[in-house]
Amino acid sequence: MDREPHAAEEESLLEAFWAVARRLRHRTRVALEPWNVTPSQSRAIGVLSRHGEMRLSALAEHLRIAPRSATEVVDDLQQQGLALRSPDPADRRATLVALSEQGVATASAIHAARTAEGERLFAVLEPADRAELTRLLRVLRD
Amino acid sequence: MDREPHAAEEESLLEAFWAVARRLRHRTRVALEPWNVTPSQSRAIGVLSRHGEMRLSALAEHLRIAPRSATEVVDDLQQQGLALRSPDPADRRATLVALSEQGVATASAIHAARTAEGERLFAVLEPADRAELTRLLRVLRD
DNA sequence: ACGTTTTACTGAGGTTACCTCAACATGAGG
DNA sequence: CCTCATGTTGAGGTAACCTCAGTAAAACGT
Repeated sequence: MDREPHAAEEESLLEAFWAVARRLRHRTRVALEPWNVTPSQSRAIGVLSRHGEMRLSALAEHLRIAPRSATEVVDDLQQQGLALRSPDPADRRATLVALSEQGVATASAIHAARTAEGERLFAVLEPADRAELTRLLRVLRD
Repeated sequence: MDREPHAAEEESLLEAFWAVARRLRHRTRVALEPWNVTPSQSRAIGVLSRHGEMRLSALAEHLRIAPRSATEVVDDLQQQGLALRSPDPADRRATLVALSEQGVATASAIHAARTAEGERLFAVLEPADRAELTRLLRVLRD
């Protein structure tokens, strides 16, 4: 027997991982409520904040959604005054999307809230444990 | 300065954590494609598999969805032959839901696939590192 | 024992965030 | 310049949720 020696351990590792993910996701969602942006809007704001003005189709690629769906997300952001469309001077078929001033403010507020939630969750670990966790996760990520 | 000494570290911890979560979610989704059950069906199958036959309303609670939505999920599972409805002998208003034989088989196949994906991902770590990661995650979960 | 209230499920219809497909304008290559 | 490719959007569809109202059955109060 014991051909699969780590099964039980792996299962609880997996379980523990998802439990932490759920917890973090839940807290972050709650923390973001005051800005009432939907998750998909928040993702778009994040991309625009990190990469700056870009074509609608580029935004779609970053978000891994169809261009048509990016149109919708941008419609919503624009209606809420968080993003602006402008014609691409280099290609009159294309539309550039950028965060408005308010959009930039919202982006950093969201980013701060998200970071603070991470901070709060990970604060229960000693600094050395946090460093160790970071190391392990980076190995898994790459 | 340095009133917020861990900001950069925390951010990359958070980043690394979500990067790993994305990776795991993606792999799991791919691994589950052969069974073509949707994520919401798979969640329901998981609950029914772990807890056995239960009322529709109990299933809804476990899934944290409205009872009406559980009706739909069960409709789909039933149509695919994975679940069965039966009247609750103890209360003729209620309906009991249970996995069919095929549902049980699917449940364990899904569980195995999910576990195998975790296994594959976490296999890059030494046993000692896996144990350490488990410990850290359990602290964060509780 | 019986009317009232509560509970369990489901039909009808709405919302959100995606999708595909076709139209339209513009750009690029032979 | 004529054809083909590209960027966005209108029209319309789907999955997974929702609320609200209806029906049947149970539980309660007197």
